Amino acid sequence: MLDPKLLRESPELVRAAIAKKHLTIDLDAVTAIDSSWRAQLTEVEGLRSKQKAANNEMAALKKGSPEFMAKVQEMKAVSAEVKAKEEGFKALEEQWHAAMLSLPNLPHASVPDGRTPEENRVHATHGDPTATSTCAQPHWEIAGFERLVDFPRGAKVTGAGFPFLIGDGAKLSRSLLQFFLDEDVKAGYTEVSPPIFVNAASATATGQLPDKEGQMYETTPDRLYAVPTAEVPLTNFYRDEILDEAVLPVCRCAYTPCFRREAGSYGKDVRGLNRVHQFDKVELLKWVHPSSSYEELEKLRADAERLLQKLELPYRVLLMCGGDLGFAQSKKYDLEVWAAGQKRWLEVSSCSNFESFQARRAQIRFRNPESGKPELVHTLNGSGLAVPRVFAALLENNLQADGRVKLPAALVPYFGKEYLSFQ
RNA sequence: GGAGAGAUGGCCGAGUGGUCGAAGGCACACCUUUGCUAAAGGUGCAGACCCCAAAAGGGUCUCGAGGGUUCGAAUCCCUCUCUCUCCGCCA
Repeated sequence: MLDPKLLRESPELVRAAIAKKHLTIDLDAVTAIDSSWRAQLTEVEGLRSKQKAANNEMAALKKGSPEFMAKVQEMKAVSAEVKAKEEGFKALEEQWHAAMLSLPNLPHASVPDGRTPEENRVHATHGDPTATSTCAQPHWEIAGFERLVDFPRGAKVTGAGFPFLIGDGAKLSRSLLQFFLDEDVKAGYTEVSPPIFVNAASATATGQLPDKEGQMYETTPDRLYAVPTAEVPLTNFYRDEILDEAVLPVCRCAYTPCFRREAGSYGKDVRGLNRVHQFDKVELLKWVHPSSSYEELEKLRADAERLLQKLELPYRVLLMCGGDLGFAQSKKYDLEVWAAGQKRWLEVSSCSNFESFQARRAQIRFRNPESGKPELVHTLNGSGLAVPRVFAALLENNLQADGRVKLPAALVPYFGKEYLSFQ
């Protein structure tokens, strides 16, 4: 959510943001709702003020006296008027709120123009995609793959996109998680194990509700949502709280399984492990002072990149253009790992600065020691990292002629052996 | 799952229909005074929103959440959420 004052004082900034993100929003309509909301608010508050003044007078009068009874009669009319006005005002206020939520966050000046994913800027490329294994093939075609990752039985037991991981498959997944968490903790993040179901208030604060309701699994009868990412419970940890300035930045990491319905996905995107309904991910999250959020974004990105470097996987860093940035983000980098078998890049992390956009919605603030006033923190997050696509890239890039997969040295202590076998 | 008790400001806690955004205490900040590592006194100290060009100032809302009764609700009624105690069940 944007600061409503920004809309009033600098509507041209909001207009420019909408244009840069290539969204279609009737800003004039939003402005109109805002002014009538304010006009009605003033009116309703005036009436209430009248009521209050009368109350104080009546408190001094003798109960049941003629003056008192006259006042009661007089105020009955005012009371009815307030009730009538408030009804309309409440409806308008809901509209106002919805209109405010429809405005996107402002993109940072460094965000390149562009409409489509093709116009994202390649910020950096690490490693040589062409140097990877000559016998690379898409992971789902590797002989014996189904012995490690069983889709058909997952479909029988749960549904499409809920594979079983077995043997070395399960172990590789677990090794990656352990490796990620250890590295993240070394980088200064405090590990958290959060609830993996959240209530509607939390899902609303981080923006999954109301727009992306169809992307989450919802439980009956308690109306809890399976988390689509640890970002949701992690960010909501401090919802409605005022932090000490001295504790900033707060850096945390968390492993959770992530659940996504992925309604509307199709084709090559969903082959094998590229897109599944349940996957494991370690998320990095920071609550920072507004003055340092872009510095912190670079650090966050470097922290996520280091994981890929230690795994010796070729990857590239994309700086997302305005049109592909996302509604709530001010600036976003995607990390994409090279999958030699599919000969394509797979997104394994998305590192974003939300500035105060999420914090306003979630009311996460810190107290400015100079003014004594609460101010909104900036929030950032990024994956560090998502397991299945890293899993896929390791299989595809490191497949040997003998049909085994050689694991990177950094992972060997976690996996316990140098080679993964499909037997 | 059953029975009962409760939810008030950073914390503790008073307040059962009116002048209560809320006594008192603690904590915190500043000031004064006295002075052997502290005491006493004073002042301030919740958040959000609106009006105002801004400052000053003014107004409204918030006593777990939502709704209701009433001229008027922290206080009465209803629903929900959470916490605690006891019983039951169970990793």
